[in-house]
Amino acid sequence: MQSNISTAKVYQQVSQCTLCHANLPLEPKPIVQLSAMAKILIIGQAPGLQAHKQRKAFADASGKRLREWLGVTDAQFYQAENFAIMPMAFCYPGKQANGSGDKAPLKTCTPTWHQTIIPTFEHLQLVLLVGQYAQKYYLQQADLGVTENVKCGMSHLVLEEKMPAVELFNLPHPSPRNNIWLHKNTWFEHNCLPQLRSKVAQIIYE
DNA sequence: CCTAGGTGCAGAACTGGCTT
DNA sequence: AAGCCAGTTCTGCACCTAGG
Repeated sequence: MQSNISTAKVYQQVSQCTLCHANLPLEPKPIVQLSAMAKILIIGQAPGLQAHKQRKAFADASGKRLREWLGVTDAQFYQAENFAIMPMAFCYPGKQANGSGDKAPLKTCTPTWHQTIIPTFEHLQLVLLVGQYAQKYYLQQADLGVTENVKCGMSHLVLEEKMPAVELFNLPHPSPRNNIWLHKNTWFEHNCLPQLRSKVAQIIYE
C-alpha cells in the first residue's frame, strides 16, 4: 500500500497539532502510537488523565485490562510495529461537569487526521474499535450499540476506499468504570476474548 | 484499613432544524 | 404552531487501585 505521506511525517504533524487548544482543560498533548509497519490498529476513545500525564496511550487501569484482553505484554503493546494506537480524540478532554467520568472525545481529530493516517499503514490486518464513540463513527448504520456490536464477534471493515477490508473486532472500553457492563455481559470474557487473543497472537508472532 | 480518584455505558431528556 | 426526527447532553449506575 502506497500513500503520498509517510507515517513518520503524519506523526510529526499530529504531535504538533493545537487545533482544539481553546476547548481543552490542559495544554494540547496529542497521544498516538504510529508506524507504517503496524499490524493491528486500536481506535480508542480519548486519553485519560494518566495517559496525558505520562504522554503514553493506555498508561492506566484501562490499558492494563486491555493488554490482558489482548494477551500481550507492555513491551509488545508499546511496540508500534505491532500496535498502532489512534484514538477518536488525541488529547485529554477533561472531566464531565458532574464528575461521573471523562468528557466525550472532541470531534476535531477524527475528520482532521484519521483519513490521512490510515492510508499510511502498509501491513494492517486487524482493527479494534474500542468503545462506543469509535463504533458509532466507523460502523455508522451498522452501529447497534456497544453490546450488540461486541456480540457480532469478528467481521470486516473497509477503513478507506483504496484499502482492502481488514478484520474487525468491536470491544467495550476496558475502563474499570465499565465493570458494570462486564459483569452483566460475562459472555464477552468467555466467548469473545479467547477468539481475540488467538487472533492477536497469530498476527504478532507470525 | 479507609478514602479519594479514576473511569464508560445505556437510556432518558433536551435541543434545534425541518416539514406540514 | 405543532409534530417529527436526529443529534447532543445529562444522569444513574460499581468497582478497582494507589496512597495516606
